[in-house]
Amino acid sequence: MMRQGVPIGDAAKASGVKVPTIRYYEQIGLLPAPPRAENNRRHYDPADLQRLAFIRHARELGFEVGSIRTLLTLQDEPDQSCAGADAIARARLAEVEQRIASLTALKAELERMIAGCAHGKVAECRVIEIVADHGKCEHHL
Amino acid sequence: MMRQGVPIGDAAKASGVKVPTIRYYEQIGLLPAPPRAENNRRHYDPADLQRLAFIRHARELGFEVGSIRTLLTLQDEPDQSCAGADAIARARLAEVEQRIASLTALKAELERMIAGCAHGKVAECRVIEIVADHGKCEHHL
DNA sequence: GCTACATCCTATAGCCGCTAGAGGAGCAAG
DNA sequence: CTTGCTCCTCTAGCGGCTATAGGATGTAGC
Repeated sequence: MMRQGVPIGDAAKASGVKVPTIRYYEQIGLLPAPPRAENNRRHYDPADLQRLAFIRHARELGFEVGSIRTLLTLQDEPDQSCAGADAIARARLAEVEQRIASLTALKAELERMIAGCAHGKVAECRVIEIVADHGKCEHHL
Repeated sequence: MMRQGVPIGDAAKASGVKVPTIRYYEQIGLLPAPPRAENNRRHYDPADLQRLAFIRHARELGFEVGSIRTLLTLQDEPDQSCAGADAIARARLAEVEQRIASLTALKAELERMIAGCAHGKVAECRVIEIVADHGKCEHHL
């Protein structure tokens, strides 16, 4: 029995990547162009679906497309050192830590703004006041 | 002595908002178009600079342009209730908390990936492996 | 005055990672 | 045989800028 793979809609359902996004990934060369049936429709085989799942998960982890491209290339050459992958993951971790730190400072600032708001008029509103005057910020972002 | 206000470059320096960004804010109607000198150059007075500082700080706090528009409108009407501003700040706080939570899960996942990497070949690389298989994630993002 | 350079102006296009819409072909079920 | 779903391509839009081109004006030193 020869299988021709699944159409794009099923690939979307299986991978959790939306149909237009799959086509977009093909367009930017992240996903190889699959074979087409006679009616010009794309058909994806299990390997394509795996690759799609890989991309999806990598996006969820916040890797940008350039990094995913590298990771996919690495995956295709299992004998290479994984130092490249390691470096990409570490760089991403550093970004995430940085982002958490600044969001945490931001959270404190927003809480302070909200707590100070007496729910009166704009003129004495702590929220507006703090936004207006950076100097009133405790955590200099 | 009549002052005509400062040129855009000085406004940029004073506010920390870059020159093209100031023009962009004017274009999208976030900042009113300032008067022009005879040579067609923009001149900003202290009130404009304040508004610019307000916008900048609001952007730092992560408010989107639509919210800033509302905040600025509120600021212009000091007798109104500040409930609107309060709601915007609370919504932003909720977003930030959500974001911190998901980034924290992400951080744990990345750390686990990196810790598991034996720095060998791609074939047995934990980083690649986990990206490839969402099921190997502990924290389902 | 002249030259060099900085600053300003407008208008347009590009960035990222999609998402939405138009307009049309094909297929499966009732 | 119509209805409705999926598929196709192509183009444009989102947010929030940033970059580039091409030109006018202003300032400083000689």
